[in-house]
Amino acid sequence: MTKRKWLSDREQVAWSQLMATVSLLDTALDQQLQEDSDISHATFVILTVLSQAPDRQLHMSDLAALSSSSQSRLSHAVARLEEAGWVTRSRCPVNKRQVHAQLTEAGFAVVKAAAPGHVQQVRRLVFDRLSPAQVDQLAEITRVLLGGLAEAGHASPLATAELS
Amino acid sequence: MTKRKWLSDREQVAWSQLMATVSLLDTALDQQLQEDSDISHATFVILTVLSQAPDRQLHMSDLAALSSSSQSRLSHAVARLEEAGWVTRSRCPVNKRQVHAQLTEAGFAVVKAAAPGHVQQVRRLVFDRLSPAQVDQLAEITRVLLGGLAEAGHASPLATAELS
DNA sequence: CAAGATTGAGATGTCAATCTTG
DNA sequence: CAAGATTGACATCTCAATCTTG
Repeated sequence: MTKRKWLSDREQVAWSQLMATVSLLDTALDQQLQEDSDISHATFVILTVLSQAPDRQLHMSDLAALSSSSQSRLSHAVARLEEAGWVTRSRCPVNKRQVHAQLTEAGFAVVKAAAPGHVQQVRRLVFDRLSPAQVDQLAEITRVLLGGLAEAGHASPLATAELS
Repeated sequence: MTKRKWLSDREQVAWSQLMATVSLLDTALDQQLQEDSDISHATFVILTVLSQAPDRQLHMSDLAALSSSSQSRLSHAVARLEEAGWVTRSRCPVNKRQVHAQLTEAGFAVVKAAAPGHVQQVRRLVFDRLSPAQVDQLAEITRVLLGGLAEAGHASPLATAELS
């Protein structure tokens, strides 16, 4: 036991529960996607973001930001996705420093097939359990936290809105 | 764009913000601990849980549950902590199938030194930004979700309370 | 055999160094 | 040199197989 109290009782409860929830939820989402579609949650996120972009393509750095990933991590991940034939990469003709990541038809088929099961899992584990008021509370809380994270130098496209 | 709507607008906002928040927050916590104390967040959690247990020791499976880790992951992690001299392992005399993980003095010193900076980071990024009402809302939301996760077979000691 | 825990191989993530283009 | 991205070395996690004890 620590002598001094760093967080109030309620804060401690909220914090430990949040950490546990996040950890278990992440595992649950990963398992469902792995079992039903044989892809990781990280892969699903990348493919989904790409599938929702205009022409299903994005610059690597935008894709990284939108999927909350570091550039390095994304680069490794996309290399694997390219290997699988789900994404192709090519230097941007306008600015040759940038690279376009383009979702292939095969890649799109994968997201399309995986999405329903994933959403069902999200519904079952999260939104079916929360009242409309709680959904709004959660949205507001995360909005505030994203703002704080952005201020602290941990950027988020969801906090600042636009992409280049 | 997906044709059919799987989540309502507000749900989608809450969901994408939650995913982004969790990801950025995790990175921020890891960085602070890594820079100031040269340990990962995962390591910090394990050492903290141990430091709060009676006699600063726990069976491996209890430690795994309390730190939201799989047994395998914990086993690898504790092996590294043992290497560092922060934890020792020994077969439980009562039931020789179980293993006691015991925090060493050196290990305790590490948590003690790392805790203030970590708590300050949690305060700065989370609780300083939320109203008391929001803290309660967050606690209630995560409590509900933990219950749902437990029902779905993703156990949590925080949902079911006691440890063996 | 079941429970508790560990192990090794392979997948994935991090960090620092590097490469290319503007 | 700065920006965008990649690479390689190394750390960590996952999954399945294994080991030990009851």
